[in-house]
Amino acid sequence: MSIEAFQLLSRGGVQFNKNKYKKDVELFNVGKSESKSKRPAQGSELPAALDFFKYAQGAERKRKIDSVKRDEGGRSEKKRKKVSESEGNMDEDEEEATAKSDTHNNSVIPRQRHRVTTKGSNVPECAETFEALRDRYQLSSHLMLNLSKNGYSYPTGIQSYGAPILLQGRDLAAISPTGTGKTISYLLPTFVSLRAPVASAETDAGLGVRAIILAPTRELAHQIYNECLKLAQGRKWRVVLFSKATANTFSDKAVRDKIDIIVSTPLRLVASLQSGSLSLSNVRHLIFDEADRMLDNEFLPQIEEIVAACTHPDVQKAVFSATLPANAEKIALDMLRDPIRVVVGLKDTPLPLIAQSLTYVADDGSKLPSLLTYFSQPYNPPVLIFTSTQPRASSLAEELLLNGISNVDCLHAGMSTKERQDAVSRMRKGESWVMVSTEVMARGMDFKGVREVINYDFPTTVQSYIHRIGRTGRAGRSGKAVTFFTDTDGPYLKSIANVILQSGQSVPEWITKLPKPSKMKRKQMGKTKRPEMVNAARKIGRNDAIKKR
DNA sequence: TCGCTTT
Repeated sequence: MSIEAFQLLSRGGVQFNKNKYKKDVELFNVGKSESKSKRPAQGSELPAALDFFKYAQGAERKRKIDSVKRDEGGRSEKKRKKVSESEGNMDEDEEEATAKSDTHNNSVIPRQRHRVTTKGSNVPECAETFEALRDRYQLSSHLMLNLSKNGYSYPTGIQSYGAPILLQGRDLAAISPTGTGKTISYLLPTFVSLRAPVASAETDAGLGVRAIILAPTRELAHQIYNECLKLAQGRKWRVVLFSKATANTFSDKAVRDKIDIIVSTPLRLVASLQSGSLSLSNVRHLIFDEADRMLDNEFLPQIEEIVAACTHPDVQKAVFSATLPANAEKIALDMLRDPIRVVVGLKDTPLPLIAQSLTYVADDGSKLPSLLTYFSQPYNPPVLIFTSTQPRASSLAEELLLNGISNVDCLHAGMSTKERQDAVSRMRKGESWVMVSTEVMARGMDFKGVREVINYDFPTTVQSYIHRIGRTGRAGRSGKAVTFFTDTDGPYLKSIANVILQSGQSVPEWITKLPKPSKMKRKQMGKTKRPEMVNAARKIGRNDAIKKR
């Protein structure tokens, strides 16, 4: 490897135009150049210093740490306000927690500090270390080993606060930013609470599945399932990723009764409930990941049906998300019993680690040229691109290919299960340089390498924005998010700009001077710029206020 | 609003 190659890589960029930068691309293919279609070497195949998927940009780092500090200052200011406004009969507790940085990269990336706020009665003390958790709640040596084996050496903020709450059998509403370890924060307590696999005959847990974990997309359910397998290693836990195929095996009662944990999407589970092949009467732990999505209008009827089917008197419920708008939070808290609410960081705010920017592209037709310009400059693969519809995702992926960009993948829910699985698998292996996808990839997906997110089409809610850009900057790494906006995106622009400002970054001044969106902003951000609609929204807002009085 | 997800 030449000095030039090192410099290219350490700058964090690989040129995209394969012909123009043929030599650079070939440098990545050392030892694999026999195959034309081979993608660049990556991960363990590269010496650490040349691994551009892991390389932290030195120059940018300092600036980001500074912005984290600034942000912390801003947070405590706001926090004081919040606390003084809180209700009297609730215990308020406010402490600093240290979030785990990526174990992969401990030497490079500083640990991120997040403020943690808890609200509720008798909040259990947080656990600073997994050892403290073990001593207090009798974690098996097995589980401890699986944690360390998989690189979990220190609990993140949500893990050290959330796990004790769940282990005390309490209901929980947890809000923690993207990429801060929410999955482990509920899976670990679940495994501890279940004590032993039902198949091991060490428990008298009764028959039938005891824990259900629900997620909005198949890909996310699959990812959660993979995390389950990491913690289950070496014991006879039966964890099932629910699908049509696994559901069919449930007609056999003997099989059905030996299941410990089911990970599923809601509709799949409801289908099995309705066919009578599954009983949830022994479920003790019910967990909703991406809770605000799960409690929206489309999923809520299914969720209600599942909750109603969990008839055991001691069922513990917990909801998790990076965003929880007021209406979703109300539904969640109504569903929970004497809940504790934990907020890590500032609610509905992206991580300061993600460098966000807005790019003006006059109209839809200007987007592709802008994107191609973007790719003609150094950038950090892999890149995740979001579009608003399935056909737009497919055609953009095609356009990029036609323009000589290689290793482009596409993923949307209109594709077959196998196509979807293949696309995720290529992404996991680092074989995709560019993935074009729809909202289906926006939530929960943890592709550790993603360095840049591009919102090719403007997100229509702040929640969507926060989740989309949260595909980068995970586990303490830095990331970059670029959002294209056109003239027609005006109504949404200010809300997104506010999110960017809230996370301690700047936006062009003229955007901050745009007129305020309607008063319904909290519920449905953006709205429309047609004045009659704004007026209508105002009217509704006023009527609601009158009703309350 | 519409499009996104879920069989």
